[in-house]
Amino acid sequence: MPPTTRATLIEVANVANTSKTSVSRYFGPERDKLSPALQARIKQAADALHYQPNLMARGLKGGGSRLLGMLVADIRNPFSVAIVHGVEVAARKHGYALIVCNTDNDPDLEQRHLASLAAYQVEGLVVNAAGQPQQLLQTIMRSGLPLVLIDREVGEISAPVIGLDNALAIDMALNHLSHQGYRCVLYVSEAPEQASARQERLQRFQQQSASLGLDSAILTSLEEQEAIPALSDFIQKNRGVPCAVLCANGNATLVMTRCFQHLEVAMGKVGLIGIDELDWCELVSPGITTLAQPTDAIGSAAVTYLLHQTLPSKAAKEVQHHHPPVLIPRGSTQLIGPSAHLSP
Amino acid sequence: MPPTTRATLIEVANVANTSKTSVSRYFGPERDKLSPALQARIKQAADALHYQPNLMARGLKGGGSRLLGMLVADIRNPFSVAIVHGVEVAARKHGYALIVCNTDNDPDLEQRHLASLAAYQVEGLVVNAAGQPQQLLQTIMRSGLPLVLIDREVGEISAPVIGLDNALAIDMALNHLSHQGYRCVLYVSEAPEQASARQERLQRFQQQSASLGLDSAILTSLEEQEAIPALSDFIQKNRGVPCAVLCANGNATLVMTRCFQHLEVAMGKVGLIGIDELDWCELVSPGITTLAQPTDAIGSAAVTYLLHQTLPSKAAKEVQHHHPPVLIPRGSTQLIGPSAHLSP
DNA sequence: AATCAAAATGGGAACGTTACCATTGCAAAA
DNA sequence: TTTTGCAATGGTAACGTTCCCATTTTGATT
Repeated sequence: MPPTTRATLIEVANVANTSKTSVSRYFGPERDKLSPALQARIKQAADALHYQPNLMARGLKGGGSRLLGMLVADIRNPFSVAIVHGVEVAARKHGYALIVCNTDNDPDLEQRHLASLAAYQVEGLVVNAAGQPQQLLQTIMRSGLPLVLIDREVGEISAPVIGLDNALAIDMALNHLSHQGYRCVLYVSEAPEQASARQERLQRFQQQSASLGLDSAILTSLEEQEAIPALSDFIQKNRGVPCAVLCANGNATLVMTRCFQHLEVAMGKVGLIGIDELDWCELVSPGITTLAQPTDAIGSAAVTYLLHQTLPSKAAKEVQHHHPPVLIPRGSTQLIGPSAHLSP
Repeated sequence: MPPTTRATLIEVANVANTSKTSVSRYFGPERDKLSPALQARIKQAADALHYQPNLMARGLKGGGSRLLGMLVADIRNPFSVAIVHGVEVAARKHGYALIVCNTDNDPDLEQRHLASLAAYQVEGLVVNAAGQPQQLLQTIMRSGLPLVLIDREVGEISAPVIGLDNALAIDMALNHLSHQGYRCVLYVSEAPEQASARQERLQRFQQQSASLGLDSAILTSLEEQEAIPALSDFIQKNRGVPCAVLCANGNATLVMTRCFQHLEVAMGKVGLIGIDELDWCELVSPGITTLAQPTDAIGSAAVTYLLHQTLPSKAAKEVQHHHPPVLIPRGSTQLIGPSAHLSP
């Protein structure tokens, strides 16, 4: 049986009858400085011993840890998961592994995780923040660790924010609704003070619904006690006009779906469109129209930015920060029945 | 501004006017061997310098990397995410961080990830396998790296499998259905050859449905072309008898939900119960009854096992391998309407 | 053939930590 | 007093790698 201990660089060097430096070169970026003969010898020895470079040792000496860290506010949120997936794929493509820390929306945990990631010498940090750990992030940035925020700004932190093109998303939603014949729109969002993305969306909605000549209303609470009467009122007030609801994120879509069911409002007759694609959206009949976030693109952009940050190249400047959503039209924005002014 | 470089043990020692050994002790498990005075001095110095031990260096010297690795077949699968969450929480509780690798069901990626996790010197490995990377896992086990499998066995690997108590889950489902008045059950599962958990569930179903005196049928394909006629036939054949469908996992539940909608079968009138709780299950009216897997308990058990494995204690033997599900009853198993044999 | 530059290789020293052993101080036992 | 023993501390050598610089080999130029 093979010894329980892992082979080291030196052992490979001995077997290959060369020096550790050469073996190190073979596994690093300078492989082609080695003669073909030596390369062959080393390869053979390494294979025979099942050699795997020890990344801890490499990380120690300055070769970098080849680790990226990611902080996620709520790993059970499908949007977060999708982003994690995107980041992980992109990281791997660049030869990096990813340590994912879930903060369960706990600012205290957030702090501890951040510290621990730093202790692991991660070479970059992707943060999808729950709280506003400004101070800690400030410290981290100052320490020279590349940092990217996903989806939302954190206080005055001057790190780039990568995420959805919020203005475009709102525009696409309103255009779609308008094109489908809806004439007044209720905008539903969680409290917008908390997150910059929410603010951007809300602001754009106010601006664009006006300029498209749509009647509009706004609801910024997802409590069912408030949401149900709000939806009911909205429909009452605009009786005779085709109405639609625009949900600012997956949570809002979920709550509104419940409200529709509770009030027995037919989807489509009253339109429903949401930002964020969730797997149940096509299940709730007749299917809920969504704007899917391009999470893989966002993850990839985040990683690209981080890695080009270390050696400051122009590539960092070329990373796209605002990514366009994808419209997935379904039955919930199919204006049906005798209500539209287009019918009979 | 503070220097961009992180403080080291030696710098702390200098500031505290002591030796690195003492500082090392302070941050290790031997803190109480230090006099209160020295402890205070070190604490002060460390705070002032924002000292954080470098885990790479610690890992190198033999103190262990304090890293756990996890291999996930499909990170976008909500069950996997829930497990990841459970493992992460448990790992943190023990002072470990978690590197999550998603294999996207790609056996090749699986191999590379496994190698890379080994390179990071993880101290334990949690595997939710997609393929059957027996050979690699065999090698890894032989190398002495503690290993736990989640949910399904991998070939002949002698690592413990931690997951749902499949027999109990089937029993609970059948008891619930039977108690609600259903008298015949269609069992829906993906191809059971692939995974041991599926086999266990199927086998128990066959056994228990018989012993409860329930009529039964089995469908082991999730292709809609097959599933729709299968469901339709099942209902036809048992006309007049209260029928129910038992889905072996979340995927099956999803497909069956579509079939119900496609055939316009009323949920409840025909029962529907699924293993795995998904967030849309309460949304599809009248709500789908599920058996939720105790994912946090499973994750926690996995970590406990791994960590007690290194120093072989009896605690490892006490880790629970089969965890009971939680029944979440909803409308889909509420036998209603004029169909039952109780009605006119 | 002699010279020189370039390419290929090798030998140490670092990286930040912990493990091991040596030293110190000081109170209790002889 | 002299020893003994233990607690508290410090120094040095690893750990497995990469980096820097020295050395050897090669091949082209005079």
